[in-house]
Amino acid sequence: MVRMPRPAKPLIRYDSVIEISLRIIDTEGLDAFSLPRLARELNVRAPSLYHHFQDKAEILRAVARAIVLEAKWPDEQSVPNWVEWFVRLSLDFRSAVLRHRNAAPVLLQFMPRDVLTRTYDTSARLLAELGVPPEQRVLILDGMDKLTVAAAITEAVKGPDERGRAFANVDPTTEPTLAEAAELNPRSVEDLFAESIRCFLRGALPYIDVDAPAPSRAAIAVPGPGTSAAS
Amino acid sequence: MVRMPRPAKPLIRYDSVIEISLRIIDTEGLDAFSLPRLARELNVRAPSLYHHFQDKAEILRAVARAIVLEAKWPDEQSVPNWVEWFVRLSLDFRSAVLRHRNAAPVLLQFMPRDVLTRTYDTSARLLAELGVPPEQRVLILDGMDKLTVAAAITEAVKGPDERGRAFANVDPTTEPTLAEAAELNPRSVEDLFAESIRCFLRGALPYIDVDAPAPSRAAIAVPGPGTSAAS
DNA sequence: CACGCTGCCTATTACCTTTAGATTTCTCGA
DNA sequence: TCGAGAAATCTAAAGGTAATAGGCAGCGTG
Repeated sequence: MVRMPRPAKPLIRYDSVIEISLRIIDTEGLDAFSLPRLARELNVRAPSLYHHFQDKAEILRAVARAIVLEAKWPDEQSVPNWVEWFVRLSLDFRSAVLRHRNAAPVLLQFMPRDVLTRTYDTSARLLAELGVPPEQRVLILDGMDKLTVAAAITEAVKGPDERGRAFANVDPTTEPTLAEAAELNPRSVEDLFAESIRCFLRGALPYIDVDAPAPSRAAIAVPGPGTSAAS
Repeated sequence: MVRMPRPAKPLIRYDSVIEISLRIIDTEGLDAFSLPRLARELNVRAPSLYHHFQDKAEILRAVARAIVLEAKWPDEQSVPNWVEWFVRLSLDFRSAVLRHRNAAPVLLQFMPRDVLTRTYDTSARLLAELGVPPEQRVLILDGMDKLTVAAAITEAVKGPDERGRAFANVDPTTEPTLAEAAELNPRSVEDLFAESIRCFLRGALPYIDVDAPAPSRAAIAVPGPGTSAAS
């Protein structure tokens, strides 16, 4: 059974390519991901991929997008206030990134800003609802972005030895004070992440009531393309 | 004049290799950096490099270290209080990273944690001096680490179009609220960075006097290897 | 029914990293 | 002073990668 130059049904589907690419990166590492390796999985030769993608970068761009799109949108009912809503948003994003540690360099290079931008637009409306002055809003959004995106990516590249606690494998003989602090730290890395976001928001918005609920999505939703925006 | 297999004076010096590698990465980009390209600069063939380095990764590791070591140690006299000392520390690190934007992926993969660790040990002593409870110290150090290291690296990979202001190239038609916020933001990206650190520290340590001076280095210095530590 | 488009193929180019083994010069101890 | 071994380079080559060029079979539409 020889494979023909032109098969009855196409062998390469866009979505399968991305899905399989991500699986290879997850299970075998980023270095193992090559076009021949990917083509093998599709029962196809490497050059055939160029009929569907301009180059390897285009595939990786789509992979990065798929990872970010995995992040769920937190439900406003499930959190007690707006601070915890932001915390949950960041934790969900972080989870999506950490589910695909090997892809961290790909995310660094091809982070789909437009996907994030939609989330930040909603966040900007939330801040407006809360009464944050306009000239302060970017400070919050940009700070959250730094803490979340950047920290998730750098956390993802950590080796297996330093994943458990913060500042593991610090030498107590050369850095005694730091080692002692690490010893006395009660929080897991995930708790540290969540708490640092709370700290940032507290410090940036001391005049906003911490117990205010997160405005419902309906309240901050912008009219969709189907609805008449000019009323 | 043919070059001999074993020259009178070695042609490859460790420090020059790192220096030239960094220059190639800076001026021609990370993709242009290859062993043949590097060897050409040294008037040498690529395999000769394997006599001095185990593999390409070892060179890149050294390059990452060189970049981080460029970060200066801020002078305690030059800042009014401990908060600004931390801010200055972060800004200096950020500057060193941004001086070598093209090397950002290298830094992500080969960040020399041991170099940072020494700084964090000193920071841990500073926190102790300030009266920060032991179980809170890692929260501060880890949060600063996230904000600084992670944000510097992700800032470095930004394209030339999005460097000037935060949330540049946001489409005002699809994300009007975010675009408006970006429009009304008075701060430069560097100011945003500094301010986000201040916010984090304020939020994390509300009970510490913001105007307390940064303890002098002498006060928080640990006895060096030359001094008798057991007194 | 034929012609053009689609989707795969093979072949090839031009790189890359890394290893093997040869070759020459330097150093150091007898 | 000499000779042995180590040091620092070389050439050659293996094996892998991204990407391009051009061929060829099936499908559908005029």
